[in-house]
Amino acid sequence: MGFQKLPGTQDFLPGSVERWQFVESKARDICRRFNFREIRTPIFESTELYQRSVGETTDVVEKEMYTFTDRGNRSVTLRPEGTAGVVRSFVENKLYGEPELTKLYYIGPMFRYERQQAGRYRQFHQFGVEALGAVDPALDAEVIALGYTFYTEVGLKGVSVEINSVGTPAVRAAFRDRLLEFLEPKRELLCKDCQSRIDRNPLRVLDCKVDQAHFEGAPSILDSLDEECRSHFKALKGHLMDMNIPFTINPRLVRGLDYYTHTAFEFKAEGIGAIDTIGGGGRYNGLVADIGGPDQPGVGLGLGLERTVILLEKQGVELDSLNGVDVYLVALGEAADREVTRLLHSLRLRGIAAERDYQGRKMKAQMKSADRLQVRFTAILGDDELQRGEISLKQMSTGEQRVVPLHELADVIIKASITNINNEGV
RNA sequence: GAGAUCGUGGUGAAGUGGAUAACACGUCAGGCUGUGAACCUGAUAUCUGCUCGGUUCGAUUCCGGCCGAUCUCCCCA
Repeated sequence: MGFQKLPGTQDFLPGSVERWQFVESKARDICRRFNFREIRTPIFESTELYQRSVGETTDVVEKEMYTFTDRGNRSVTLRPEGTAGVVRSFVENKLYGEPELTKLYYIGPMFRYERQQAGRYRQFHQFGVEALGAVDPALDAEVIALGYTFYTEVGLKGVSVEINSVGTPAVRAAFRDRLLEFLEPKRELLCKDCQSRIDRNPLRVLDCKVDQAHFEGAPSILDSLDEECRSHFKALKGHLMDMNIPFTINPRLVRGLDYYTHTAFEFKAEGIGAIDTIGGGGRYNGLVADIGGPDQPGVGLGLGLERTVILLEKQGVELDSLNGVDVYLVALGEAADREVTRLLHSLRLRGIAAERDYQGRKMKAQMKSADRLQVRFTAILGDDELQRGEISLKQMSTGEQRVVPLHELADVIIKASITNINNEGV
């Protein structure tokens, strides 16, 4: 029977991994242009870090973390999200002391123990950015713009941006009271989930999909904002409009992590079963201080790469053709075989992708392999060519064949590739 | 944590309470003794998720359990 991968994990095999490489390289390129620099933090951190930052009572911490005790008797947790580790590193390495704003990005696996569903895995991957050290709403807007640009340039259609302000902790507490006043009398009328949500997370009740009718006239957090929150949110909207980033305001938008203040946003798209959120983020002005750093503000986002890739495939977004193998070397006979070993390596050193047969197969089988690999050229070396110091070079697309001196093989192939590229460009 | 559906070869899959488990693709070999994509011929399953239990003379096929997949609720990426 052998072994099988654990539930919620995936193998990314050649043939589909190229899509991931494309998405990741796009992410890196966009970060370069937005001047975010990569940070790589550990896959696991102390359990307490996540409890403190994500929030003790969040679902993530309460029931989704991969937590275990290591041999040194420490409680460690596989990271369920990226912000906590980055902020920890920001504090530990005193990056706040640097002259410039800290703008970081990461790409990597995250872990959450949940039942599998369309677009949800236990090991999943996120691309995220964190901008630390400024409260300017222009920075919130930049982070949203970065995410939107990522989806656009990767080729995704139908991505919408929803924004909200969740205020400061004080604003939120006051709103929570107002909301409870509104909800309590209706408690019995609400669906089962909402009845339990009233106690766990009342802000979430308004997001109920079962019956929205009860919520008419419900207080909006946007009406509860204080002056500072209000002007921050207003400025954010202005900056987004200045950049032509389309967005809608969703006053019921609530994120699942406790650390957000002011700005909260989500990227949504249809097509992954019941799930529509493909990325999200927000501002977290108290988080750095909460985990023992200076009182530095921050804003960031996390985008789900599985969900991005699934949608790209669903939408039939084509990948640029990959450059595979340039030339396949066919050897006939023992002497030729040794020469092919030498040739193969010299071609590779010259930057040419080259392959050969390793199973002593006949010429016909070798040609089939070459065809399968979709090589541009096949170079055939037999005893007679070898004696003359030449090799037969066949262009697979046309079937044309010519004889070239062994020592010129690399140059001929390189030259052909260049003219080929030029021709395609026309 | 709760629920629904499903589980046959490298892949897509058909089918039956019992005799060689269809078909297609793929792969390999040959037709073409030094030349690929077409065509023809042939070959190609530790036997149907489980060193699980039950019904049966007999189970891949029926029932239960376990495991896994897909999907839904909750929550999220």
